[in-house]
Amino acid sequence: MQNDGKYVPPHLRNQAGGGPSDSAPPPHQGGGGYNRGGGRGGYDGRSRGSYGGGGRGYQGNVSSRWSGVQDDRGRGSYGQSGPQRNERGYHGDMRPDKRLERQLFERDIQQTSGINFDNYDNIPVETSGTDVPEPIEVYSAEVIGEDLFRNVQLCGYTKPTPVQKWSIPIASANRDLMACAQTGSGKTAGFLFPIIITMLRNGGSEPEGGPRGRRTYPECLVLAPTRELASQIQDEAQKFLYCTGIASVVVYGGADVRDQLRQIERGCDLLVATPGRLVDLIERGRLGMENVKFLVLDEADRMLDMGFEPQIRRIVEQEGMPHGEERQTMMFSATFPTNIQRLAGDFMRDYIFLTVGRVGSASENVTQTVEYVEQNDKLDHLMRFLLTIQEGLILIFVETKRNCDYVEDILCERGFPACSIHGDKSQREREDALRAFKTGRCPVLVATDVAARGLDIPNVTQVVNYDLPTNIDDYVHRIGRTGRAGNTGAALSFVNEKNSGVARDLKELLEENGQEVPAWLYQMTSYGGRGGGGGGGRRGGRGGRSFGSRDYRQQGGGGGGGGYGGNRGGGGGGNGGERLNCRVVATTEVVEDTAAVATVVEAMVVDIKVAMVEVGTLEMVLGNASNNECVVRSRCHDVCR
DNA sequence: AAAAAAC
Repeated sequence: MQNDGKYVPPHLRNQAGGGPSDSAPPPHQGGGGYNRGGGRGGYDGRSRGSYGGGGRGYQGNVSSRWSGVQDDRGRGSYGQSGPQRNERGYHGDMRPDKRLERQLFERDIQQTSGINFDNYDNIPVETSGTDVPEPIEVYSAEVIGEDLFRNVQLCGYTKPTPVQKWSIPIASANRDLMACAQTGSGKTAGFLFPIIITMLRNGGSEPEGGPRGRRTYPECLVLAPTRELASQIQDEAQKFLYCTGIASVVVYGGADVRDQLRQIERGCDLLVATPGRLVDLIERGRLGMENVKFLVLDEADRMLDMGFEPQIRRIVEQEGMPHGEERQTMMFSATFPTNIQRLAGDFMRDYIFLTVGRVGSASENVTQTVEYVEQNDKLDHLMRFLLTIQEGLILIFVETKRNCDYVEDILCERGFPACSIHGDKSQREREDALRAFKTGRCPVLVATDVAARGLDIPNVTQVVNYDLPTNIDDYVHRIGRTGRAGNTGAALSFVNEKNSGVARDLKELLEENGQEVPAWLYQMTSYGGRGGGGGGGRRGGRGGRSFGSRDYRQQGGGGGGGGYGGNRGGGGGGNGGERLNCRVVATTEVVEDTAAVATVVEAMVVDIKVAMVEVGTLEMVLGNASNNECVVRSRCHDVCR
């Protein structure tokens, strides 16, 4: 028997499109025919006339049969170890499977029919960067390839969304991309399509130097900050990859690792993952990053924040992942704070920045209201409000896991059909809750920020910020769970003195979105907020934008003498100054994360030796820069204990 | 100060 001696459990033999030929395909036939999926001939789909014809098996000499069609596919030497590759050099199935097809696509047809595609044409789009390719206008086999086009049709997509119009030609031109786009804008397809197109064009290959151990080497890695989001991306990927021969696998924590290992071992060309489990599997020697040619960070601003950044850095910089021209990197998020953009630059090469408005921007589609509610009145207020909502799904955000359980309990007790989701629940409970919510069996979901980002749940008509987030970007993500795809949505936020920290940003956002701002909110913001005496430097660089963020590289290359205070973006001026390898010893600035420290330090290295930083009036002294080491000293340590 | 992410 073949299969490199690996044991294949009975229930996996002859599976999904494997057909009889799958259980034991000879690893090499003729001069290298890779026909694990064995069934169909035809590399490029041109021969697809009779689909589903029961697998016309060109078992014989595949390579000579099609040698005229495709000749550079067989590069590298496959099959020394690891699972079989198919004729495209990948590990997925290429044979149609009607049952799988129904399973993948049928639900979609109902969903997409609600989208108001006419709105798409009014979406504002901005790009910056060098040599930005022209957008595409339509989907056709010529533009996106026959296989992908077929799947796009099965999905019911009639034309590209704005982000797709731009991201497809940009990424197809092998350019790195940083994109601001909301959930519901079609961003998953926006990054997966060009990757799939390129992968099919080039064919699969072994990592440089050949495989080692039992490792599997995905060519594409998509990282996401929550398990549910990873799972959602995988669901999309499987639709787009149907019959392409590219195999995708998702791995995340809280789920059976043996199951995931089994799937990886069967072959994994495109991997969707959360960082923790990925690192785990790398440590176990079961996944290798050496062959990653496409890297995607979804919800990139979260992936690069303080909690995640070290893991991301490790995965991207310390596990042998190719860099520079060898790898293409894309980052997507609805919000892109300046400091995160700077950090992101470490992983990108001459990237293009793309900003796309929402399908019916937040201002048009989501009505945002704020109410002043004292802490103790929140529950009563919530329940009274819920009684006024007659239909649609209601998503309630709270600050803590504990409160999440509590609010759920009380609501259930009072007869509201509520369930809840947060990170202390088992994965099973999380999935069950989400499913109950999605299906409407349980139309009220109480959630922590685990549900704030990226989740695409149709029919959420109402978001309630029971507790306001501390960060305005999180607010933007949260309200993005509603008002999706042409439907209208509403967001209600409970605000009180506890929220004075975000009050100002909230007020500005409401103004930008043309929403009503109550008088008490103006009042809350008119005294410079709480905290550090006389403080109140506004952080971040979302200057008067009506949607998304702006490419920080455009914020003026540090014009004469500036360089401190207000305009952090100006300091480095992007590619301007020399970058030093800095180590921060201590800082007194009121920073929220390491990214902010790095930002400050970078600005200082480029510009000046002594800087006054925008938040507060703390002194920072730069020393020993010549030694490639930057030491930031300070006197008071009120924040960085 | 909290949340998320591995066992």
